[in-house]
Amino acid sequence: MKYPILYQAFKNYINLSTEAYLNLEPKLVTKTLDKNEYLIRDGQVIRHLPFINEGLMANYRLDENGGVHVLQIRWTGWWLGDIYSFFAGKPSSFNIRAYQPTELLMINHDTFDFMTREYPIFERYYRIAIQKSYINTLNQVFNLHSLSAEERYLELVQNYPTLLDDIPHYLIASYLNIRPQSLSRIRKNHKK
Amino acid sequence: MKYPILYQAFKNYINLSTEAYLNLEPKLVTKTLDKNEYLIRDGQVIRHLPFINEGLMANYRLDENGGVHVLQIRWTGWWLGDIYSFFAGKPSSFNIRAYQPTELLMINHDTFDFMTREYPIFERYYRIAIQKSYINTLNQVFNLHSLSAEERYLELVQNYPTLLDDIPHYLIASYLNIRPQSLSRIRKNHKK
DNA sequence: CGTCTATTTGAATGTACTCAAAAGCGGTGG
DNA sequence: CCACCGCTTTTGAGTACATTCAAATAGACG
Repeated sequence: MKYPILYQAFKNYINLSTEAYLNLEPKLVTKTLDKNEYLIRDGQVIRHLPFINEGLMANYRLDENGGVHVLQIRWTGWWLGDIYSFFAGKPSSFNIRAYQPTELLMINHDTFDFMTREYPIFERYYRIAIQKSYINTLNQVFNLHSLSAEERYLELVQNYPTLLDDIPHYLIASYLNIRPQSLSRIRKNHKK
Repeated sequence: MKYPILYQAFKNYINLSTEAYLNLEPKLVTKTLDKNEYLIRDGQVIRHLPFINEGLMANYRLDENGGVHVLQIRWTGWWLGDIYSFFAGKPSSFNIRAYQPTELLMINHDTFDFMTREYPIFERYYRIAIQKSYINTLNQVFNLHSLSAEERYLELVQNYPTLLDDIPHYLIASYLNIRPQSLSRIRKNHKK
């Protein structure tokens, strides 16, 4: 077993046989990204489902003025791709980028079809994994509705205290939907 | 075939046999809701996956001050429940309410298990349906990040021109994350 | 050490808010 | 049929949170 983190990710949601996992493993495509390297840029079609075996990534979209809007930040043990682009075969609207040196394990269409055909339990795995992302995103909407900029910041540092050490603050600011200047001022208020 | 809208919803995403559908149909639980009636209130566990066969519903969450935050508005042909509560068996944090007379077709746990066991293609259907909701919700986050109150309003009326006639404006305002007063002022600017 | 980028600080501004009250609308009963 | 009541929407005035613009400081990297 070469990738225990991925195996564990499956086991967290489904009862997967070792055999099924071991039949999948040789089909995985590995990819390493340097810090700041892109996995995809908007307009490209993503051909894989990327699992972060090690590292830190984020995606962002550009608005019509070219402004950057970070929507998701993910690290070791999570998936970060664009399931719309992958499943529809359409160009992605996201830029997806590593912000720390990253190793990905990627599943392409053939492998996805193989997995779900031979072991239908994988279909359930993806249903649950996507469901989890969906619930997270709904919480993100609720936070944007119900929390002030300062409260969103505090919620983030509460849940991910080390994140501010791992990626530039202006990306955190974008993720929180505030300006870097405001983030700086908020942080000033919270250290004494 | 009693519920062609539901049948079509399945067919939109998967290649479903008529037989599979017809075996499901008698197991559906129907429920009608009057205008303004609740399907569930927060704190309750939802025991079904509710499909809107006819009508209009929305969900909302309360913040710590009791403020209402509408997160989703759905009508005929869509699902609106709480998959977290349903699958985890935990109390929901949502209030889900009909805003027009509504007829629901509901799938309970036994039926869900039956469907996915006898016809594994249903597992794929739910993966795709949840994926769709997830993508919508990501777009919602992006809109909150990148659009002004006025732009969010315009985007909504563009996509759903009749919505303002179907539910109170203060719910639309909540969904857009603006105050009813602001919605009123925005609307004033856009009629002449 | 020097350059480039990120973060911080200051001052002025603006978008959407709160508070307050009036007007509009719909249903009910006299 | 009209009058009244409760709720929703509109309007007005003042306010606040986070913004923009601008510039200084700090930090990272070659």
